[in-house]
Amino acid sequence: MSSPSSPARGRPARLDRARTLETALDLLDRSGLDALTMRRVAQEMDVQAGALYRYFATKQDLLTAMAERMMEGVAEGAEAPGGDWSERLTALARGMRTALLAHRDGARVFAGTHSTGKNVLGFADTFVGAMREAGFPDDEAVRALYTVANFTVGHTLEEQAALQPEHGGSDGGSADADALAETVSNGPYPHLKADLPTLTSTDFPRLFEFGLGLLIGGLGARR
Amino acid sequence: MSSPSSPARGRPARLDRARTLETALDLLDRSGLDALTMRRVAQEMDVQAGALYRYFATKQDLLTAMAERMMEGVAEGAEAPGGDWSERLTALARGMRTALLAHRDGARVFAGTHSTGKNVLGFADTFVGAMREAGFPDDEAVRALYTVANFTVGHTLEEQAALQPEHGGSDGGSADADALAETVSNGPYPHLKADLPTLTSTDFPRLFEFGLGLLIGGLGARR
DNA sequence: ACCTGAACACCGTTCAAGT
DNA sequence: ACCTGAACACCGTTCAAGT
Repeated sequence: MSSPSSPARGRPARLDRARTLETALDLLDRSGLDALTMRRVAQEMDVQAGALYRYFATKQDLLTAMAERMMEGVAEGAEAPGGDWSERLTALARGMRTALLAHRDGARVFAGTHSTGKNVLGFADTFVGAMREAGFPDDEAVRALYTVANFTVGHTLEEQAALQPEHGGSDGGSADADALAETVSNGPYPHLKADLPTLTSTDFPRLFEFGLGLLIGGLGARR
Repeated sequence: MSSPSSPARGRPARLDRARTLETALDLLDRSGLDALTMRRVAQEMDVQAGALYRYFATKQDLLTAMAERMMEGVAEGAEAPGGDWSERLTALARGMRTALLAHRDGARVFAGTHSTGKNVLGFADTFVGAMREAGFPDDEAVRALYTVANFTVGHTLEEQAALQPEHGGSDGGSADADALAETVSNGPYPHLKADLPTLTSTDFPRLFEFGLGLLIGGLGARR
């Protein structure tokens, strides 16, 4: 078998999976997901767009590899040797959020893919393992994994959407937040009106910790 | 002011916001978000694509209007006159999931937009109001709203991704689930391996109830 | 006022042909 | 074996011009 991954005998290949992945992640950070096209990735490497298809069958495959790459080290980084189950789960969830935040539109990339690579599955196995060792039933451990992961993706999606450059707009704040504040102020929303500061707050770490605390607290109550 | 919303004096308009919205949601259900293009929406109404821009400034605006429309009646439908706060929040979250599930790729559409329309803000106000009336602090009420909404979006995103047609593939099951089962079976994932049935389960109602239960449980403990 | 026609500047993907 | 060149079948958006 002489696949694209074997050492080149003839010309040295200008392309390979690893370099393409690196280039794509770099372009993502500089330009965002909407500007991440196969043509632009190829251009960064001085090849034609079609050449990429020797290493990734589709753009979706490239995005999946990017998501997998983002999760590198998250499972390992959350190894708290002396921690109890709640500390381990908290560390894993925080590590996931941090990993997604580390790349522009990281949550959007992750949400749009389903990697079965070692980083994502290693994360899942570590999470489920921590719960099983703490005595949780098997099916609860898996459901808790999905719940925490879905919450973390949902939260980080919002967080990165709120922190976006805004392209147009006058100054500092998010255009979405401004529109929200205006509409709430002029509309029949008594409760939201009373809580506008929290509603338009950009303290996402606190919001994440609040939600994660509810989940871990709910798990503790079940035990 | 004679905007596109005023009654036409000359030719009767073949287009308007409401009809375009209806057509777009119908096309979404039949073809999915990836096939929802301005050109195809226009084609369904026998106009040129450019004509749509008299009613929606961008495709993003159309998507936002679609998301807002999907949430119609959710706040009202969750009015449990005799219910306590936990029942009211549960009904709201279930209503949101149901509303997103009611349209193909509904969660993806919702996740990609930030409506400040009456359905979305009414939902938010009702949620926060239920918590304030139960005696929760204001900032906790808003954080709980975001947490439940983010979890619900994250969950439903996964649910709709798993239930997709799969385009190719041999029979019944999801291709993602099959790939997951194979990789886990052949890899170093002892905990996931022990829980493969739950890991590849398609019992999403149960998974949603589990996560929602954790959140409500966590809120109850805080009170 | 409302829509057409046509353009502009792009996309993902395929594949014969070159080296 | 690896990449080019060129094509295919599309996109979102704009805007002068028609009716």
